[in-house]
Amino acid sequence: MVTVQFYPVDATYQVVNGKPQVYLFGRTVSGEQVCVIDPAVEPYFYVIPKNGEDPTNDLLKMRKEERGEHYRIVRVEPVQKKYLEQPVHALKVFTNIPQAVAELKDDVRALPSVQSTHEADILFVRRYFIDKGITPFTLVTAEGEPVAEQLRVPAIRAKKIEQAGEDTFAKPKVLALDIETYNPAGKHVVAEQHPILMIALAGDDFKKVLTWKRFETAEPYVEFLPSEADVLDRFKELIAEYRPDIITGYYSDGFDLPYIRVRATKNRIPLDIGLDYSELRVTGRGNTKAQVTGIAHVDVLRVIRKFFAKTMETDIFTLDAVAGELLGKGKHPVDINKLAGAWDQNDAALLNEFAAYNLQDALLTYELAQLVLPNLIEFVKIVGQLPFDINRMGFSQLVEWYAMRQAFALNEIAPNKPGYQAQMRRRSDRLKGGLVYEPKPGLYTDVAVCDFRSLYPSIIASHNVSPGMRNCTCCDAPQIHTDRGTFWFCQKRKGFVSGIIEDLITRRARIKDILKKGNTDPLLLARSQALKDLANSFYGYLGFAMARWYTIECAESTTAWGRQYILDVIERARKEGHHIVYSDTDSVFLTLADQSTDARAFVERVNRDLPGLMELDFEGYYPAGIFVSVKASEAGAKKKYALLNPKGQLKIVGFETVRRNWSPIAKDTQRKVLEILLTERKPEHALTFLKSIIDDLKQNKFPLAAVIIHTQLSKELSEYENTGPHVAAAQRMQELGQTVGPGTQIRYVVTKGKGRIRDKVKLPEEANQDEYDPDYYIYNQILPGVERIFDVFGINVNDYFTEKAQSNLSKFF
DNA sequence: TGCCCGCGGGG
DNA sequence: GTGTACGCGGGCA
Repeated sequence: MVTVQFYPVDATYQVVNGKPQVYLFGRTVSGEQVCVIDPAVEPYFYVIPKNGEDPTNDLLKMRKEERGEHYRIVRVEPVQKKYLEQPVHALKVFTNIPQAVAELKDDVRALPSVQSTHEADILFVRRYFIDKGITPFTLVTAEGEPVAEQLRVPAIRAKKIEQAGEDTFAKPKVLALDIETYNPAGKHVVAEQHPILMIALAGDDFKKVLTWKRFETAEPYVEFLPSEADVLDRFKELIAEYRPDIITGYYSDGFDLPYIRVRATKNRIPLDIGLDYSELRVTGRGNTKAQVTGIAHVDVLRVIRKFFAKTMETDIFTLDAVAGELLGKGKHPVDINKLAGAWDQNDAALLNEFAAYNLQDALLTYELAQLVLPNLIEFVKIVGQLPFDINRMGFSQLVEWYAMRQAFALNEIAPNKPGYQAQMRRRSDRLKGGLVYEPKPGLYTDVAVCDFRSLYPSIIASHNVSPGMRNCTCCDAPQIHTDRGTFWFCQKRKGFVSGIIEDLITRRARIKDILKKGNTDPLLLARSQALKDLANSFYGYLGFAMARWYTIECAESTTAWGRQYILDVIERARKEGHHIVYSDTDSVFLTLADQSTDARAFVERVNRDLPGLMELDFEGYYPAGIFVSVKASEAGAKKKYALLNPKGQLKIVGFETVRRNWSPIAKDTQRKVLEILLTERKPEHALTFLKSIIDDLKQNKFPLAAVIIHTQLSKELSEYENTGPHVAAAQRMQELGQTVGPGTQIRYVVTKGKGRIRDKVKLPEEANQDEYDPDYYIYNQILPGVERIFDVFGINVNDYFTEKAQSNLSKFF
């Protein structure tokens, strides 16, 4: 008998001799990889019988045989559970193998004595982690005998296995990968046709670029192999030698690994990199996933989009942009479009550049992984599922699997996912959202901003908003009136959903206390963020059509209370003489009655009257803010404003500044105009600036780069029904012998002349600076971006800058 | 206003 | 794999 302490990293299950067993792959505390096999697992699901009936005997008779596989129910246990927070008598129905659950559940549901079946669609490994109370990436103790298995790591057959505390696997071995492929002239990538030219790997003190064309190089990391097939073989070998816990890439679910998968098949190379010698599996269409048994494949892009996107400046998520913002460095500067040519001509100097480029991508990915893994791992620990799954779950799934684990702990049976019909019905349920106050367009100074701390979670916790607590007959709880009716929630019992959220809020508060005392552990910070994200996602989950715990009345009550609380704040502020500038859902923007009043004191007074965990925060003073009107109307635009913070930074909300198909000059001008207005507060300065831009445009003073419009082709040229400007540009590229197709980047400028815009389109390399059309850029790019902003000051830029209105202009200046 | 389509990331 | 689980924004009617 041996004892191992290890951190589970990945898991799978197998049926051996008609019995299922779970394989947990991980690393021991002493740093060895290990597989712990747990045979003590029983597949099951729940049955709720019809009132007073007992289907047990019918259930035990049930069996099915298909494709040589026997499916049967082996045992039935009566259990006292809860369903939607009400006590229920249920049966726990055990089957011989996991597949039997799926095979038999429909027949079971069809029995006349059966009301419903539950939890019959929970993947076996996920069920395992929930029922055993084992958390991936967290220390587990197992006792058992070593056994010989066809695995890349030693195996132990467990007699006993249990969670050994909260100790986290903080230093997993990470291997980042990146590939370069052969792509003739900017064409959409086609894995079936074009080989992989290079594979880069980066790990801890490890870097390598594999390639199959020999060229002169001084770089020790470049390794030459005779063919693409040999590169793939060597790639497998290096993974086996490095023994990573995590393999990672940037968009490796959607590109690198699926591409490697196709090329390996093409070259007849088995990709048996799994720790059980199973092949790399690529599943899904459109949104593909790549999975390796025993190793956690983490797509860094997914982690960043899910957990970092909201707080990031960039709204494009290319490796270059993301690494630039998070690591302060970018990709190796070389034009990727030249790779195929360099490869064909065996251009050693360029190929060296591309090897460096390839390696740099892998290194950036490795460093990004180190940076973002704490956030992924904290979610793994909180939700209790595998990193591979957590990496690919959306927030609704994270909420749901967290709830599933809590349901098990609290003896609740999980509701079923809705069928197609129910989903459609739910989708048509319209939900009234947050209150948005229409701002009066204008430039405001000294704006105080207050917002509710986690408004919806705190409402749900404070009012016990939970599916089974609604309109109880036992107490006189506060009521909320909604378009769906009047609701209240029991004050005597704690609800399932509300209890979970209260727990999340209080856990986070404890962590924030520790952080406030000067602890800067990145895992704690990540944990606090994860708890907050999870709590904030619950409200959306309650109104999400696919959710098991979908309860529109709860979602409706939550927003109704939200509107009530924010309205209370607005009215109270008004009574105290403050002016309301704007409000959206959980925040209020106000200008104070007089400068000596303190917004903090106001916030404190509000807080004295708030129930439970609800709290209004003073967010800060902003020296200036601008609110604009809706197109062609006097009304203030909602969710569209710009603020200047005390540090002099601009916070721009809702302006379409960053659309890719805007020229740089249009984006820059809009931003600069807002900046001048907010910092100098003199519209005439902004107008002077605008005039200077327009004058310079008219004289073609800006370099061509400022007026290039970027866009992308989405389909084959022949499939376009209308020739838009970008299609005209693509046609020209084709005339010049370039291959264009779906995915091709199109860059063009609009030049002078009469007629349709598409007839005036030129490629940047064929246009001169003096050729671009000032009128197009003034009237189609610059003015639309600043029109609403100048409206605020009664300035109609179109009047000022159209030719017939030149007299107006001279009047102004 | 609502529906459909296609992108995103990658070379 | 106890499957068949994206989400948003632009373009168009």
